[in-house]
Amino acid sequence: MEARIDKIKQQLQAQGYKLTPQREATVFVLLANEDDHLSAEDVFLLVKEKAPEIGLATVYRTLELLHELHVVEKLNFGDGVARYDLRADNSKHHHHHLICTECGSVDEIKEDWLLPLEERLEKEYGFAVDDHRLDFQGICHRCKP
Amino acid sequence: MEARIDKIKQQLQAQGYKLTPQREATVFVLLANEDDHLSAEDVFLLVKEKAPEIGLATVYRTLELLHELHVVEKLNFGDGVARYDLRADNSKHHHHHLICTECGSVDEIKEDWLLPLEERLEKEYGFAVDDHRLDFQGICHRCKP
DNA sequence: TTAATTGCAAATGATTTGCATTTCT
DNA sequence: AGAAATGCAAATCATTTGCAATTAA
Repeated sequence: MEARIDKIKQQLQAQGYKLTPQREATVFVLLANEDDHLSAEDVFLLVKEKAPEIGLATVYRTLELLHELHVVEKLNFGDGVARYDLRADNSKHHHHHLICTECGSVDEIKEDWLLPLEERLEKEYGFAVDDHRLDFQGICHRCKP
Repeated sequence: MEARIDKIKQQLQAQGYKLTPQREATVFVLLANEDDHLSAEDVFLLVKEKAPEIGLATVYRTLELLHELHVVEKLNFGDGVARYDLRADNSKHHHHHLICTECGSVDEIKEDWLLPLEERLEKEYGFAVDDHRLDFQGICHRCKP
């Protein structure tokens, strides 16, 4: 965990960005809630607990910055807010998501199931894939009868 | 084309919704631009050409209604506006999208490549899939060197 | 020192809603 | 007739931006 934080800090500094307490607190919150898909507002409230003086605009700016640095994914599940998800350390691709229409939970599949499809895409459509997004809607194992 | 319109009309009426000229014009525009991914504003402007008295709120309400009836997909490509895409006649699933990061084009793959994955999901994760969404980002054949 | 960053408040832009009026069925 | 649908304007809500004050490097 320390290592992850340090790495992200380094990425910020390597690009010439300052490491402010607000940014540090935001990264910390993201790391501590890695399995959730927090909205900017969610992050704001969590950061506020430790650093009450932070402003919502700063959170938006920080999340946008981390998104540009490819540290977080920015996702939209259609509920009107953007959600932010820490990118896995190793993989360059998005997670796949299992969205339960019963309880609203969002689980993740960390494996990459799409490599064969991407090769086919390249051959049949001449499309060079950089990234992808795969979400499933349905009923999760917890809600099933 | 006539058949598609009639079918959609029937779906509306079957659920007890009225078939107003505004709804008809909106469906017509969607059908005539099936390969695009129009925003509500786009649809509004196109409908306005034939039916100038229509209001933007009505377009939003109609698109929402068609979405509930599963006649159109509502998509969000992360540019801040919802986009609407007529659902294929036969398939119950979303199209797959090829989003070019160079020219911004959005192409569609009409085949469903995910059935094998969905079976695996059911077995390994206990997740019962109703629908899915698969988008690829990359460079399209037109922009490739 | 000094360019980057922050917090706040105001601005923006997409979408939604209240309501009086009109229109399908 | 009567419920459903419309157009307009006002309201809402997420996100962005201008700016003067602060702060990390």
